[in-house]
Amino acid sequence: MTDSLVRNQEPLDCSFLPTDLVNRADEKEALQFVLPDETGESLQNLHIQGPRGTGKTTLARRALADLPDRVQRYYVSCTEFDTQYKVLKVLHEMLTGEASQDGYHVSDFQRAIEDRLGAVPTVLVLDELDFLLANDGDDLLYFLSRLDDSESIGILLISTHKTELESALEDRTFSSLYPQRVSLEPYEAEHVYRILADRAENALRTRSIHREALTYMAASVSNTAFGLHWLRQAVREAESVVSEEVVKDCYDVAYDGYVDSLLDDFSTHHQLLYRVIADRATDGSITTGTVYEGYQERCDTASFDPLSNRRLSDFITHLELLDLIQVDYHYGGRQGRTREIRLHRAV
DNA sequence: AGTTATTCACCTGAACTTCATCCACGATTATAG
DNA sequence: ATAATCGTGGATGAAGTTCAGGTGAATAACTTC
Repeated sequence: MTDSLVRNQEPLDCSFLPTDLVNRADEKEALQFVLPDETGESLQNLHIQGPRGTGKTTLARRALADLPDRVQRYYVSCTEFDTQYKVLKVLHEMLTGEASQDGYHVSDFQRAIEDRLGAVPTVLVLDELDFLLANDGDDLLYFLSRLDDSESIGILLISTHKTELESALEDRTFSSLYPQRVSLEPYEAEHVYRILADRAENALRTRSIHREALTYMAASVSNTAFGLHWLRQAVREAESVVSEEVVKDCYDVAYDGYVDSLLDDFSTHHQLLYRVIADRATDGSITTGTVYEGYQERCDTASFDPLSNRRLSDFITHLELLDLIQVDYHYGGRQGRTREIRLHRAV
């Protein structure tokens, strides 16, 4: 069993927060410049942007953890809270410490939050911002940017998508938010190696992982979120030692696990949809129409009621935002216009 | 009489469907020279 | 040869429906005196 390998499970989990971040010193400094120190008052807004697995979330969480005590801090992931209403609601819950219920107006929450913010400097992180913007536009950001005491609230936006925030937001929102921008580049193999090695060292007993295993993973991965899934899976499957062999063997299982973890916040229909695409677009691309047919068949065999293609069309966009698929618009003249969907392994 | 419970009409946002319009361009057809 | 138009297969946006969950006022159903 793997119990003999693992000394401490925590460093292997995604939720683990390392004290030092590999190769992110500059970015960390940039954050500290913007966020309040012991004396600093005026808070600025910041936009962290970069591909999956480049440490955006970890960077933000580290920065939050390092804030002085008197600063309130809140972290919200917009995959789960993907509308203004949901974010305001959960924020209200965090502010008051009590569960708030549905049925209120957005404006009720807005007012309640407005009343409570301002006294104390506050930093709010909105992770996976793309989902909020795709779903609900920039109403929330507009509200946040216009808060009376925007001096004492700092907003940290995190997004994966390459599109400029400036073009995704309305002018009035962007100009009053005016976030500093920090871009994270994908990790090089040596950095991935150090990250994985650090975690392994903290988690495993000595000599329970081969250097070649780490080298192999570091060479084939730049997305550290997936890298950690992979490492964890390898540890789980290893008999006595994590060898290169074990690592290679569990790649597929680990990738499935990674996908599952991404789709966790989404509906079963998202998951069905992904499976259809994964099965049918193994080589080359597949169009929306075929995907929908496949989806209907699957629903049939699983005796689910299929959702409308309008709805699925939005779900395809979600999968794209998760970087699980790659989508190109295809204009085929008389063949009409569709999206060409292909599987995308962002590893 | 005073208190509490239930009912009602009406509100909210989320998730979904239905309907209507838009899209861009290769294929087709109409037109001019 | 060139210009105008057609039509595909879905993208996209708006409006409508249903649902869970809220409100507050009116009414019903208890207690207690």
